[in-house]
Amino acid sequence: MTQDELFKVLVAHCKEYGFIFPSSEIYDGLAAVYDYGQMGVQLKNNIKNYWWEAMTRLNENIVGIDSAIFMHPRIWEASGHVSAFNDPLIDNKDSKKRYRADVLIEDYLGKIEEKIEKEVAKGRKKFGDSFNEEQFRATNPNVLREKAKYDEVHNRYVAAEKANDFAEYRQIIIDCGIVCPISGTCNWTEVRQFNLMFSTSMGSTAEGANTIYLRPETAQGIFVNYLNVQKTGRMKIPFGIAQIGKAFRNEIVARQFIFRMREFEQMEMQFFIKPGTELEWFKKWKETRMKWHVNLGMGAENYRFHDHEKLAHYANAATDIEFNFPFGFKELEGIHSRTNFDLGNHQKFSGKKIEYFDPEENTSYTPYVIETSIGVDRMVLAVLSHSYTVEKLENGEERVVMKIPAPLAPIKVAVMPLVKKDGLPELAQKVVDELKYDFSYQYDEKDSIGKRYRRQDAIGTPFCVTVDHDSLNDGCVTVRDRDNMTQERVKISELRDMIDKKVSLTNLLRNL
RNA sequence: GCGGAAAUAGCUCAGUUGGUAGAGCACGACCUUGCCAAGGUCGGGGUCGCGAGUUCGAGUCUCGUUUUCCGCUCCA
Repeated sequence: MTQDELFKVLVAHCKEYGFIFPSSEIYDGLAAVYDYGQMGVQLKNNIKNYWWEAMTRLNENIVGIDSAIFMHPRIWEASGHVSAFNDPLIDNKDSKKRYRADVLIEDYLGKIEEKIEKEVAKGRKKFGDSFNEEQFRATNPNVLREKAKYDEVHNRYVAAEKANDFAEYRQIIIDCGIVCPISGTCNWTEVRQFNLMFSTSMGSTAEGANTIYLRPETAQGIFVNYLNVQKTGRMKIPFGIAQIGKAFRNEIVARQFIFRMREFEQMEMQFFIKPGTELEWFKKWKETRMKWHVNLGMGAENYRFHDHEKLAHYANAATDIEFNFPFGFKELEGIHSRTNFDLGNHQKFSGKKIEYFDPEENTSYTPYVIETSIGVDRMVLAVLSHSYTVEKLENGEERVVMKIPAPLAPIKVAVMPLVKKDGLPELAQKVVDELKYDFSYQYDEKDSIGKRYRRQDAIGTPFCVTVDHDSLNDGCVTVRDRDNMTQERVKISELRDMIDKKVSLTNLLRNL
């Protein structure tokens, strides 16, 4: 089976066994929106708990919050999302490729700059020690010609950007003879704008209504609460604020199942630090976050760092933790050194002083921030795609088993009477009563025992407990292990501890 | 959004030159059985993605539309 086919089979499996459904399916679905089913939601909650406890319980200087999705519209101006999330896009009609119009122009300007630098380098080589760079730049005809071209285009570009004049973007592209790298032609469509933020209006009358955005990231909810948390929690730098919540992005193309959705969930932690210490903390959080992932036991070789060369508008260092998805290594978590970009801008836009008074050094500063940001849905997909296993059995048959890390499994234990008579269902019910306060469970008495085992394999239940005739006399049951199908006799009274050892979140956290 | 492919039962699919919808698995009840997807009997479930058009008649032909998958862009 190719990776591509495997991915399709996985998507089908997720639907068939109640992990993930397409949204609004009976109305033909809604593009790139998915619902979590009865199994999926438990898996997702377990992932969120693992993250939440690892952040807020294991670090005494990290606390959690839950901020609203609706926020003051000015926040998105301060964060840069109003401008940065408005991409002017243009298509080449011949190659059918799509580009960002501003990037095309910037690349063109970059090339002119390169040319100028080449001329300067030539001059330096030619004149040696007597080279006067300033004078050379002011007099060399080649440099002057390129510089004039650069200035003209640059001025038009800046003006167009300021005025949001997309027709001018297109005109610049055509005037400069910028061609599509694929087709080599200048056959461009109109420039169209895509706003990546969803908006709605707040206020009951149309005249008095404000346009507000659905947050495109949870981070800003943390930044605008920085002062509240720092003061009420008596937090001392360095400290962190963690949050799990929904975010919304109106992606031009949202695809690949739950990898890229328009409504998604993030787990973000913003760690506030003293300026100048950011690279040290950046390194520390890279290691800490990687450890959190590898601790799940899905194979260290399936993760890797990918450092960004091109940095976002708010960052001075950035890396991704990538996971080996069925469609290749792709970003699962981002770790960014955001400097004081966010707090500084909120200070500017809100007019409120956002500073930290450092009692040890007797100085005030706007803290720097290291952000760790992980997509919950991507994490779910990572677990699901890694867990999906097709095994060939000795009898030649196949078994589909979800080898979900036991502490994350939606159902921890299945309890089943070997037969539906002779008092076995009643005893099985007693076993359920013994376990139900500690573990999510399923009770199943239908069909043959083998079939029931397979059903549990398909949803990744780590343990199946079978009650048979001997159980009535010796108080023992058979515990069957999901991963290797081995069986073991265990006293009913010892069942709880035995299961807990493998499925408990506590033990997982202890290994961190 | 643009280009390509697809949509029939919960799932996988069949359905002939256009003639009123089928299989296997799954699901429910009962009987038989009892440690890795057993057998039997009976049963539920589809206006063939949706909407027009051509036709005496459309799952089948034409057009539109929606959704999904594959490429282009962005990101958690």
